[in-house]
Amino acid sequence: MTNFIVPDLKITPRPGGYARGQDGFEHILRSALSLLVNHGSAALTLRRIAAESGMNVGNLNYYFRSKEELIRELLNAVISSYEESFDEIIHEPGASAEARLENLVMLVLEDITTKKTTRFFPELWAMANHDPFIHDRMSELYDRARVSLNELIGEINPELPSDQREILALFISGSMEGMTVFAGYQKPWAAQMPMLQTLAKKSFVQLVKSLRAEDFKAA
Amino acid sequence: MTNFIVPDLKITPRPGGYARGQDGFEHILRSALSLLVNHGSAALTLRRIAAESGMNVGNLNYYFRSKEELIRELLNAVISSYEESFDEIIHEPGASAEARLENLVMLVLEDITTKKTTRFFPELWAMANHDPFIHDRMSELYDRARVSLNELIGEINPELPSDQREILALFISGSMEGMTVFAGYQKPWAAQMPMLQTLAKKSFVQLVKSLRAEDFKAA
DNA sequence: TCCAATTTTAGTCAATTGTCAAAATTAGGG
DNA sequence: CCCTAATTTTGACAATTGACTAAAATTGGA
Repeated sequence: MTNFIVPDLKITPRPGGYARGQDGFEHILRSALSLLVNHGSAALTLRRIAAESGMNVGNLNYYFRSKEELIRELLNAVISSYEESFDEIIHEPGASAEARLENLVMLVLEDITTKKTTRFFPELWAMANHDPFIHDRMSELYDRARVSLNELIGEINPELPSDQREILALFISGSMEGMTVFAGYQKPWAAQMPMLQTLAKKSFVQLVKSLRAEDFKAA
Repeated sequence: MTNFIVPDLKITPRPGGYARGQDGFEHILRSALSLLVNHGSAALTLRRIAAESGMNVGNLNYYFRSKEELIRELLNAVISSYEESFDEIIHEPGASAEARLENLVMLVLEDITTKKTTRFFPELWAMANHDPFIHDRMSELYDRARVSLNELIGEINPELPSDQREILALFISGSMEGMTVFAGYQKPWAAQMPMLQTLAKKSFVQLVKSLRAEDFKAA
């Protein structure tokens, strides 16, 4: 059984430098993440990041050429971690396609109850509307998630044409993301997440199994 | 057949004053909305709102005591419009519960393809995490939407215990909101929204009809 | 010990923020 | 058409904040 926890950041070690430098780099990103989560994107200024990390403003500029680069690195570290987790679940050896689909649902919905995810992703959705880099990096993440879902759906219901599999993957992915707003960290329905997970698994699996090509024609 | 369009703002007329004043009030809110939609919450400053509405900064303070009050009024005008639309659909005379549920799904998903909704709501979700007023007013909206869903579910599947109806209403509502991120205005899947609507209607109706109390026990 | 890596100090410079008081203009009932 | 209340403009305050930089000081570790 997989552990269903997505690490906050996945940072690729930078070449050269001391261990202290590696720590500093990571520490800055964690501070920025913490600010975004606890105080929103308006709080994401170099001054506040420096204060939060107990460092000096000048030092941020030693690690990152600009504020934009810092944010890019942060986004990348968060998203890379998700991509890795998804891959692990999707390719779990010896598990049936249906079991892996259920595991993916569990992972995503579990993660949504996390403070980081509940707060961070809505910020990203908003930012993506006005920042091309964030928009593209988010699209990449969701594309990969859908490709994985697609494979599983294909294994479970091979009859379904590929374009309809895509719509179904989209529907499942979007449904899960939507729970963030209602059943995320400290949201009124957070306590009901286990029930939601059960319901989601049942609903999605049934949908994938029972769907026929004709079902997509509007009534 | 209802028209499935939610007006941008519903403004309760203020007592006294000239017609010009009423227009000015509404014009300011529209400008603020437009800024938020096109440039994000960071652009929501009194000066930019004044510029956008072709007015003077001082005049904003004549209509609104403070920036905070302006934002409250804006949020209220947007949300009130939704509440009215929901009520109309839910209580459409002569339509079966199933038809009204399908109409509600159509309304919400149709609205999601709107530029206003696609851009405004993610901003609100993010802001709600750090602004108690926005949080509360949003909760109110979603609570009312769920109460309505709940009634319809009860009519369609009376066997289902009330607490499980609530979870189901939550799941349906959240699923629809999640589509904002993927199939909203100018999103890559916007063109597939008609298919998504068909799929959502089928999936939700089937779920409501077929669900039994035992289904909520975890596997 | 010594050099490269990291951190601090101490700033620049420009731009912006919400709010307000008072004067100027306009609306529209009488 | 006049007069009062409603609306709009003017012009400013006072304070804060933004990203970024150069050079000096400190530290890591081979």
